[in-house]
Amino acid sequence: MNTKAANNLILASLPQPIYEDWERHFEEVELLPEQVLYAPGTSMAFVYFPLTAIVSWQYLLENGGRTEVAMVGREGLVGMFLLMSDEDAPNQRVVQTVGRAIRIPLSVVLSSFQKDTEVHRILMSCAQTLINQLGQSTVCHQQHSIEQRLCRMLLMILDRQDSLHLYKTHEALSQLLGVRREAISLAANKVMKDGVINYSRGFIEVLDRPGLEQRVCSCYKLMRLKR
Amino acid sequence: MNTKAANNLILASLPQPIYEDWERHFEEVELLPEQVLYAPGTSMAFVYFPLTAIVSWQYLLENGGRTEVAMVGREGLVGMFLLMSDEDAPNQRVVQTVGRAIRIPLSVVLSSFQKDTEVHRILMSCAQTLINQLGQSTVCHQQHSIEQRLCRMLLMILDRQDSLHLYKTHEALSQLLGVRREAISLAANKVMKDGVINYSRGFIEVLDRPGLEQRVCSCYKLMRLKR
DNA sequence: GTCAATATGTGCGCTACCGAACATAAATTG
DNA sequence: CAATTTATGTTCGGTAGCGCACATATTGAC
Repeated sequence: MNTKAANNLILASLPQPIYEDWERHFEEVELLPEQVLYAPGTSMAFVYFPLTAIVSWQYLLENGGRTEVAMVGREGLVGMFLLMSDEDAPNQRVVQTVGRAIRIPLSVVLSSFQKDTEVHRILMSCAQTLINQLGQSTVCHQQHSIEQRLCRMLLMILDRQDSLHLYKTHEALSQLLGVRREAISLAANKVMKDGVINYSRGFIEVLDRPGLEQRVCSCYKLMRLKR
Repeated sequence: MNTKAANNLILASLPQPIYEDWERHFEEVELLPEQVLYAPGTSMAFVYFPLTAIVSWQYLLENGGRTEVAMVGREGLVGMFLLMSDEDAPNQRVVQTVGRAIRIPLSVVLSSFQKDTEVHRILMSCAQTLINQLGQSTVCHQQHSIEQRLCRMLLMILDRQDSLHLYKTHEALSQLLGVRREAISLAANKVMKDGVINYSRGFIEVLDRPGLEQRVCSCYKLMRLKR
């Protein structure tokens, strides 16, 4: 199969000829934490296909905080909105978890997207997934407790990596959920006391994944990747 | 210009030949309140272009309530997700404000969407607008008061109709915002006492639109239709 | 080893919103 | 016109999360 990039589900599912066409433009890059791939008012020349990195789609809040409304890892691509229209979006794409990604010039992807039915189908399905994530985010933010949302966040990250270890401070998590750092400390402590996770100074270890799944709200499975 | 359907901005901006092609399939329908155009697990054979109706994209909550995450009126179309993929979505499209719409068989629109560059561009831009609305919804639900969100809802409805009169009970509004009916009564009463709106038993009259715009959160202008 | 920076724990008062119960008033039905 | 339904007002106790202040603990720099 499409070996080199098989870790990215989109690249892995491309028709062979398209893959070969794109492959000539592959550039594997390391995405650094907090690196901004796209911000309002800027242009973006590449589409990113995460291999191990996770990129977050986030909005800036009036109080200076941020909130993640969707997350993209190896199951998708970053830059979907570039393919859809050339309009500016009032939100940004920030690297949430360090890792590698393959980037391809926008023009290459755009061209296939417009010409090839199968590529179009694949990418549209990916956009659909994103849209579902966005909608469910709204519901989740309004309805569920910080503890539930924290568990959802952890599970969604686990689904996009191979390890059970996360490198995230409470501060970082609070920015993703759009809440106070103290609120995360409280929730995380509760979950740790039950032996589900363990953490210390930015290093989180998931000890009991089923325990997490028991605590999470139903949004998790509704936002889940189908595989 | 494309006269008959000029009230729908998408139809009005179609290239002439496409418009003429679609026109043969036009069917003007009256959309009734609470009518469900799409629900999970069902299929949908038409794409709807609202003329005066407003359709809401809503999620069902665990407690039996609902929440609107996006709204589509004469600026857009209902059924975008059908064009994007054939996957099921865990949410529904419900008529929020009675009115007319033009419906066209899915196959007709889909065919143009796939073959015509300009149609593709127009519809993708429309999807982009929808995505922005969804993302901003998340922020708004989490950050802003019920009063602010109520004002936003009223303004967004006004933007999609010609009159300053709304037919909505507090109960109906509470379902759109995903909050309690009492909370709406409280917020609405406050806004009415300041002379910005007037209401009685399901009939709301906007007396002072600038007053509304003053009370609304910044999400309003970020979700605003560009014209 | 000392000092500073960073990460986490804890307490406190405050507010927005919830859920429920109930009151009132207008419209609709008979 | 009486009875019922529907829409809105009001109160009350409870709770989740906020903003702030400050304590503590671990790490890294020099």
